[in-house]
Amino acid sequence: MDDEREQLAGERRLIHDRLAKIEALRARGIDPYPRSFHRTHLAAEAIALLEALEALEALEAAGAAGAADATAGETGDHSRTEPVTVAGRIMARRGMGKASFIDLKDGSGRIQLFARQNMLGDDFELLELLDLGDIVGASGPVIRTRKGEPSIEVTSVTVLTKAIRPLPDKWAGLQDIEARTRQRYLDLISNEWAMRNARLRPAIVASIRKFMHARGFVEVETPVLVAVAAGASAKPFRTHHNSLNRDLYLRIATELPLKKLLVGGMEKVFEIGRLFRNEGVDHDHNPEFTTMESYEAYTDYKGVMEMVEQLVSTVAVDVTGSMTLAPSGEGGVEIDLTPPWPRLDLRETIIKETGIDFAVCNDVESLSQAMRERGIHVEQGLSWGRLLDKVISASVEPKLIQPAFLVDYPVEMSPLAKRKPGSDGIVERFEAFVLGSEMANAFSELNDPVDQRARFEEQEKLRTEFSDDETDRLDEDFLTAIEHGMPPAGGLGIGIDRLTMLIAREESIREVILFPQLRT
RNA sequence: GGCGCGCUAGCUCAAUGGUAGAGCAAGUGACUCUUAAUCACUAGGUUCGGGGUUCGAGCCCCCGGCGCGUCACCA
Repeated sequence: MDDEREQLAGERRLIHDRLAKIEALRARGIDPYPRSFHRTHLAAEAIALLEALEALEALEAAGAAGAADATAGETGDHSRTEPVTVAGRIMARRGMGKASFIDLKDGSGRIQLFARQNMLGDDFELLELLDLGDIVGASGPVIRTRKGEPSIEVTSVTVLTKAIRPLPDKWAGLQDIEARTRQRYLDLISNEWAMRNARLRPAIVASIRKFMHARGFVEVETPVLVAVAAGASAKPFRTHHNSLNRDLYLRIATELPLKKLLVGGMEKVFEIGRLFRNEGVDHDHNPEFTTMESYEAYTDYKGVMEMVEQLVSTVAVDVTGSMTLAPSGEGGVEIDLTPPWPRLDLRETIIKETGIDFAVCNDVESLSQAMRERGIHVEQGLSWGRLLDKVISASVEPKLIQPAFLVDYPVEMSPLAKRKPGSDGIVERFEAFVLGSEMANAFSELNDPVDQRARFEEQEKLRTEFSDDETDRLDEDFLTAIEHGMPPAGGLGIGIDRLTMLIAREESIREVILFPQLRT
């Protein structure tokens, strides 16, 4: 085209060519970035319009022809809807000289544009200035081509946005995992499953809200910036407030403020929100992740257990239409979410899987010894509770493929849970597992302020003793609150990212978070 | 953070230590029912960056960058 172009190579030439087309459009008095556009139909609606017309005409033809030999397949070929206007991105183009086929993609799907010179007139030349990736509008009746493809017989084309960079490979899509996350928009454009996951997640969240609202829960919002990162054991992110001149933390749980609302008389509350934990990044963990926590007065962990199995199975039916999740990949298993899920006593299950009885190995010494004997890596300086946690995650959790509840945890691992009557050292707590992954954590909430203070102080002691900066921190405001009386209640935390992974049958959290943290 | 693997054209991928290739996308031309359209031709590369070994490095070695897997920690 010109000398300047000859000097350019690769991507820069591709961009140069498209910029030149923008100039050519402007020279014709066409704005390549117009303000707005009125579309009458989505791609899927345009196709549905044609199908409805075909069905109607087939009926009429059958009625009119009576006993005449109805060439049913042929009647549809002549159906032609009223003119429609669609808009979307050009995904593919097949030029045929004085005719051209363009695949247009919008939020509802794809539709083919059938452009012919005799229908488009002078506008046909405009097609020369269009590229894959451009966003255009097109008008015309919906017809079916000879090969049976629903298509818009284009009578006018409008440039809506000219793209100056090319799309990823139209067939292979975008494969590079780094590019797929850094440039998620390209992933969404070119990989269908990426868009499927991107839509699945909000559908799940909406379904959870519907479920909770139907049960009378009120959705609330509590602070992300907190003075004390309490309510769970995890390392927090620290930040600083300038004019207050003090350090603040990003919350690691929503538990304590929600329970303050319980004290205040909000008897059924939940929050769907982002939590932040300053820990590793892998296929299962993102430093910011989303949970739904709920608190319901006058129930206990058994009530919560029933709610969890109802919630998860209801959401699955809501968004997939089925209570069973088909196997993912080869050798995968089908997951059946149908309630009720088995309740497995934690102590018995650990004994069954490892032979370790935590009621016997009830100090750091004997538990470490038992772990070493069974080849479980023992890290020095861990508290008894954290050691047992390692036993569970190493030997028990991987076995829990189909949904199951592990029930009744040692008090040492659960500073916010209420003691189980008649069982020394055991609290009313459960965790839900599917595919070896923790989905939910719940308990009968501890509302004895004296016991709660003692538990916190025990945690603080552990923290000093084991210099464990992950154990729970004492939140004096929270203690004051429950000293005013918190009703008996069942509380729940459920991981939205994990739940989405489960329902999407994805093995990486990256696939269900639009912009995940990449590993440094 | 440790260990392992990867990074080649806009995208997807090739290339015994011996002239860096293909398909798609792009450009030119042909084509009025194609759909991974087809056909002909053309152009497109600091092989992630830096250093080293070698007559010769995309490939071997060292340092760095960015990812992924795995272990540890966690949900």
